[in-house]
Amino acid sequence: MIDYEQLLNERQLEAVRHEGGPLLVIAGAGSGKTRTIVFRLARLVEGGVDPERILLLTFTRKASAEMLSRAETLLGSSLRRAVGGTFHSFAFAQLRRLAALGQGPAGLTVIDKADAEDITRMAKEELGLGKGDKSFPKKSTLQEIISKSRNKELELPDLVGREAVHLLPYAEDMGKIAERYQKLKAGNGLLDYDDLLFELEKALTEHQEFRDRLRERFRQIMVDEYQDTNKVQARLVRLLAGEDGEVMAVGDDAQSIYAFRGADVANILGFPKIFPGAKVVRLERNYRSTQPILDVSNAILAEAKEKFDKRLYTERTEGETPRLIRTMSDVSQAGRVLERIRELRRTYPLHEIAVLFRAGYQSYPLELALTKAGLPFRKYGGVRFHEAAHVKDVLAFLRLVRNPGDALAWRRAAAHIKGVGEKTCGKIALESLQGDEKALTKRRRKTPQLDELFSELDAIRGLKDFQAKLSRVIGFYQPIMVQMFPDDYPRRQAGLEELAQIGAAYKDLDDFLADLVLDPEEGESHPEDELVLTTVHSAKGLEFSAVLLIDLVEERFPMKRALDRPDDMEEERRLMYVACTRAKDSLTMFAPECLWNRFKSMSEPARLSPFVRDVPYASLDVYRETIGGGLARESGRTPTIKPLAPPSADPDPGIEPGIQPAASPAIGQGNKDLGMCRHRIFGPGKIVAFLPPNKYQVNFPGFGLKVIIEDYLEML
DNA sequence: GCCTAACGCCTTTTT
DNA sequence: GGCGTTAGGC
Repeated sequence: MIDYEQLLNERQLEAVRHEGGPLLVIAGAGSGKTRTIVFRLARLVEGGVDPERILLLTFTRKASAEMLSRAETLLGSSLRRAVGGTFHSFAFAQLRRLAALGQGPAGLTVIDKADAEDITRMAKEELGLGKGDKSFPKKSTLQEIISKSRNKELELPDLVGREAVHLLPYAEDMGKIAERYQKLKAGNGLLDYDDLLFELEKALTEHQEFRDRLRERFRQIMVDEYQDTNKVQARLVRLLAGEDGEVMAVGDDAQSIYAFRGADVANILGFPKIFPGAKVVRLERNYRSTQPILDVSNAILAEAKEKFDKRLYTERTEGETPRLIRTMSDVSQAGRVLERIRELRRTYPLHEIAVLFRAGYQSYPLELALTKAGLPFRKYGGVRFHEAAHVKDVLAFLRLVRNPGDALAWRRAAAHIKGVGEKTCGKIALESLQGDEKALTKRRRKTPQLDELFSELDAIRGLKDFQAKLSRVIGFYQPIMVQMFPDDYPRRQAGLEELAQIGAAYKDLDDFLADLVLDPEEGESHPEDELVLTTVHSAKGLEFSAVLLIDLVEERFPMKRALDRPDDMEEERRLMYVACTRAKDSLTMFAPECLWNRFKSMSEPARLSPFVRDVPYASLDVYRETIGGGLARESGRTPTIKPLAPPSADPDPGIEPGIQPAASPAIGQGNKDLGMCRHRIFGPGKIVAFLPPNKYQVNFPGFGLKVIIEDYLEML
């Protein structure tokens, strides 16, 4: 028997033991959310629930696999028959079962973003829209808007009016393209990510026996990261639960960071309304971070427009003061980050150290520096494994093995053949589909390389098991890869080996293809001790002893596009909150003074991120990079700051007023009116930062950054 | 008609 | 470094 009382706090216990009705757990960052789910899983099984009746929906398949395996360890028995995964993978699996019964949507090939974009472009071209119009939205924008309008369930012109006013003149054309896109997909048996959810909803609504069977099977439904579900996902939960199913939703409204994808915080806030009688449990005690780190996190969240009814507290009152390091530029930042990592490495293993950033490309300079320094790292987010060109190529061959009518796959598989382009591929696909052997033979005779490809595909089809197919495809592709990527095929080679590794776990081609598109598994778990580089989004739900945040300047974090959109700014703020709360012991923030502008080939001054400006000056140790490359300490945390008192007997800690050093100015205060100035010797310059009490940092064209005492500057 | 190479443009987050 | 457009070749 598991000693729940010993291992859980009172609130967690309440959630774990709850029975007989809907349950909503509002779990602040680091409050033991995963632990609560894991123990509840164990508790259910211990209490006699058949694992087969449990459905665990999470944000990534990795998360559900980890929770199930932790619960297994706890229980000492298998949970294999429990179903865990993402909404999308669950939907796909159920739709396949339905298809096996001859019902549901026709096709069952799941397409990824790149495929969806290609089909969108075809729709646009077929309709002859936007020809020669340079400002016509491109396929990525079109696809983004089409998907957003479905996710947010807004009519397309409505969505464009709200989120992309500048495209309003194109709204009508985009609507036509969206319609055509849907038809093209349906006609080719393809499902995009959004279709998976809507098709499952349709199936549940239209096929009563199907719905009843699923309801009967999944009596216990648990949904993690509920704040990031969209409207249709919430309806799916309701449809699956039925009247008397037991539903547990877990999430944190303050960590909602997927609104851009249609996530609707209203789902979590409105849960008690949709599931009347729901019990609500709040977890607010943080077990992860030290108080100084929580002070910074709380300060960032405190400025949110939408007020969050929470303030994390911890008993880890002692700890290193978070640092803010102002580097001269984003280029020099990489070096300072590397230094800091070397320092931290003396205390923590590499895999407990993570560098977080807003967007994938921001880590490129650091990746270079790390490679040069020979420091092993693993990157999450940004370009995904299955999106790498060589992986997509291999997958294209496999898709053709299964379905020779897949025009998109033909395009990739024949990319190395000169004289065979998009139109030809479309024809080949059509002829294959219609079984027009005559036309195909003619083509094969005309282009020997095409003939070779056809023979190869036939040979692969003849192989019995999936493993043999996969290794043969990789073998065939090998020389093509060398030919197509002469400069970096060795790196891609490693990717193919990884793909083979991943494939080793599969018996079925369809499963393999769908899984790679739905939630690509990383290769084998890191045998080496590796540093972690990750986007903040991909770091969701994770924790590290030491966290380094880079590029904390306006236009990078928050992103430029969010600056003049209040709602987007709010999401960026929550994202920043998520980033800070990943840290257990050590938090280092980096903010370059200048950013390299690739187009202008020059450095331009950057403003400190407004979120960092909201942090009381005294909550951070501030360092500044000096010309020589060293660091000069600029300010320190005043020792008078008392840690937030942990609530004593109060059963619901709710909002603790905390002790804010109210009088201390925020970092960079006064920056709000940055402007131009003139110096007697350096001439006119742009003020980059105000350095209390009486200095300014100024960027003088031709002279670079200087720190000048106020008295010597003439304000313009 | 179809394909390729060359040129100018702007970079978000993810199932 | 990728996308879309355009010019020019087969």
